[in-house]
Amino acid sequence: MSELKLVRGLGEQIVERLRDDIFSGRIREGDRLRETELATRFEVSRGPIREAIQQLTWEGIVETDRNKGALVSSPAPNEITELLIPIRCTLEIYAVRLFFDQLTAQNFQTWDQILNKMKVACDDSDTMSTAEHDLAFHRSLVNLSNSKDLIAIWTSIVARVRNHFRESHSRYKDFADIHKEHLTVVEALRSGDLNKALAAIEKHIC
Amino acid sequence: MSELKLVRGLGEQIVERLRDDIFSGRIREGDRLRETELATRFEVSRGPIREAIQQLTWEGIVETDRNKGALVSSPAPNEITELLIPIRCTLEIYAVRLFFDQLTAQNFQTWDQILNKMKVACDDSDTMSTAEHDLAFHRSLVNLSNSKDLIAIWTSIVARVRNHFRESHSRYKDFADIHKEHLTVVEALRSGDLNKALAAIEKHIC
DNA sequence: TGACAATTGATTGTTAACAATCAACAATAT
DNA sequence: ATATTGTTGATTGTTAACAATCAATTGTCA
Repeated sequence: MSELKLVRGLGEQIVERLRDDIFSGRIREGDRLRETELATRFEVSRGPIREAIQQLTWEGIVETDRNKGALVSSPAPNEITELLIPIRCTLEIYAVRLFFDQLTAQNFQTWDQILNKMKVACDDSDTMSTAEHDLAFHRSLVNLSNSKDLIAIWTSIVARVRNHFRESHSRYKDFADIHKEHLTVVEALRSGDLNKALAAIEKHIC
Repeated sequence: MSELKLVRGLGEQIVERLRDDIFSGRIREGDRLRETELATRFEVSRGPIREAIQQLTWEGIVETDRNKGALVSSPAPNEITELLIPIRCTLEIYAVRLFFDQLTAQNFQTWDQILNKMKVACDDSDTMSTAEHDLAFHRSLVNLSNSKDLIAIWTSIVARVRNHFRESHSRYKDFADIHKEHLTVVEALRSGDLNKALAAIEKHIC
């Protein structure tokens, strides 16, 4: 999608793998992250592991107590979630405005791929996988803005409202509707109707 | 004021010192941060230095290119600043609401201290010092919320709109007005009038 | 038995050495 | 002269060993 960095540091790679594990639920809330354990699992030294844990801590996914290690944090309390959801919405809409008139066929292809995978997940009622692709879609929106500032702030917010993803999913009586709603957004973008797309996103998030 | 952690990691201490250096202007935009150089300056190994640089990078104060090192980043472009300022305002107001009915005399004492130092800085037309105390005041507001989520997000936003501090300062024809405006906020808090305080903050930030 | 102190094992914090990468400069060929 | 290719020095990336800290368990004494 965005920039394809040819070589990425070990730390970054580990961040992504751990983040996916946590968001999807493979690593659960309250699970401990032991440096040596992860080091052997990823076959690196503890250096990059510490790097990854620090980043995840900052993002709000992980909580770290000095000399006691890290564990997967519970998402922010509901009051704060209610504060953050509209902000997340504002950021995504801002991102879409930024890239809207520079869309390429490549972008739509990527979205189609994500939505296809999401459809499979919805049909299987696979909550973990659905959440993963839902997140991937929205992340791709923000990434396209190419604004590192926007991306950083969005990332730290989304990590803290991640339960809102699952809760909002569970509100659908038909899982397929999740896929449909995202499809609406993409179709609006494809049609070139910015306002329609923004409205769809806003309705979808808030 | 906030929590007094008895022992703090080397990395954290270095973060604070570097952050102050950057916000106040002692280390300037574009200046490079070399690991070995900082390691000798702070008399620690490169480990904690890397830790600090990573944190500052995430906060948006510093930019890091892989294999090329870190330099003090220019603040976010104005468009994004305009997006972030209202969000910052929302967060601070939310923070004040959280702690408003648990205020102690100790809190007011701390604020008085900050404002006194700010007054001196204003009288001296010391932009660096004024910005430092301005920031310290607002950080203390957010810290009092005791919400690590709120604090983290606020921190990453403020770092990116830090030029807005100085620009807004330069808008005052009389430097003393900066101090007065903060005084208004504190007096409103002291009087127990929440809405008056919130209004003062909103006017002050936006 | 119950409270308290010492010990031990596990885990994180820190350091220093080694490897990989990059940027600037020099050497060479066209 | 210019472009290209080595070469070198500086800087970051990674690793493994060592130090400090914490938690749980064991042992001791009242």
